[in-house]
Amino acid sequence: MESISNNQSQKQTKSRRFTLKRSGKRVTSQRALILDIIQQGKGHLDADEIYRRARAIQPRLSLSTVYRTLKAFKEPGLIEELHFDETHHHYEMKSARKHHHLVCLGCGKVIEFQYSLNVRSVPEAKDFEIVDAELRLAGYCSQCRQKKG
Amino acid sequence: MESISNNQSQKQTKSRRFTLKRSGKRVTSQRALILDIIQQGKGHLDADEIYRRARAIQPRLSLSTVYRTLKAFKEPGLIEELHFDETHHHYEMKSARKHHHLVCLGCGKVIEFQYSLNVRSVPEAKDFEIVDAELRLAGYCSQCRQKKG
DNA sequence: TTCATTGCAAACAGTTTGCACCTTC
DNA sequence: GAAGGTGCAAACTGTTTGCAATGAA
Repeated sequence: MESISNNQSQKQTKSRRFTLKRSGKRVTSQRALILDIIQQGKGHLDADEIYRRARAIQPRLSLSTVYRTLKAFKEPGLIEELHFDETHHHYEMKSARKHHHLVCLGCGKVIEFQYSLNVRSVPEAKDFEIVDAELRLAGYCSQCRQKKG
Repeated sequence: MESISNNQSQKQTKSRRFTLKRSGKRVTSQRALILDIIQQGKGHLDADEIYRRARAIQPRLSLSTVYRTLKAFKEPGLIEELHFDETHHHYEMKSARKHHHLVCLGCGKVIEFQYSLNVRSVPEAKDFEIVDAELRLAGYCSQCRQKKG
């Protein structure tokens, strides 16, 4: 569990409040905290991990609040839900620079990378308003390949 | 529910048996049926839909068998599990997989398309043995955009 | 005959919901 | 003060598992 330094916390408070208000949501300590955690997590946190980290700071915060908050953040597109593996969803700030994901099927590690996609070159997407494009590469990292022999 | 014609069924029986045996699994009527259904579904079926279609033919077939079979098929890479939305996973034959997916966030419809990716141009993937590359575009189709106003 | 596979019911994990209390605006 | 947000417990959904019966090899 990484702690949130006071400096950083203060610096972020303003923009956090702004971000929350902007989406027409009330600013509560729970929401601000969860938003911070997601921000720090850089897309590699699932609901339960967010819950665990949040509880370390606000022990009475409930798991339902985490889920309700995630839902509330998803609607206005504040955060984004990623689907790596079968069971867990990961969350990341929408504003973060767009990156794609490279997943190791052996150890589950996730590496981010950039890749420029030309969505307009897809004729099937012509009638669509595209709001998201994710490229997901899956394979085995060198360590896992060695283990497999 | 689309019915499986006898012709088609007979034509497929051989390769189905071969495919199953090849992966070291016993050939049961349930497995053959589920494999057929997945084949026909072209990647747009979730476990429950596979179950519903299978039951229409073999009413005693259980949902656990569907899940166990899907797992058994995933291991040797016979089929592939796709993660479109939060709750449902879709399954498709591995060999049929030369396309990517465009998902409508409004109505959930899935459209396939081709896109040539240059995986070698991703430096982060250099040490990886890449076994899968999926591009997933998400947005709103024209009908759903109209509904939203 | 042997052992993998099945159906069933019960367990499980992740997520959602009803309700009374509390907090933001 | 009203509307919206929270915590708690209980419900729900998708998936997995233990066990006795079944059926492919």
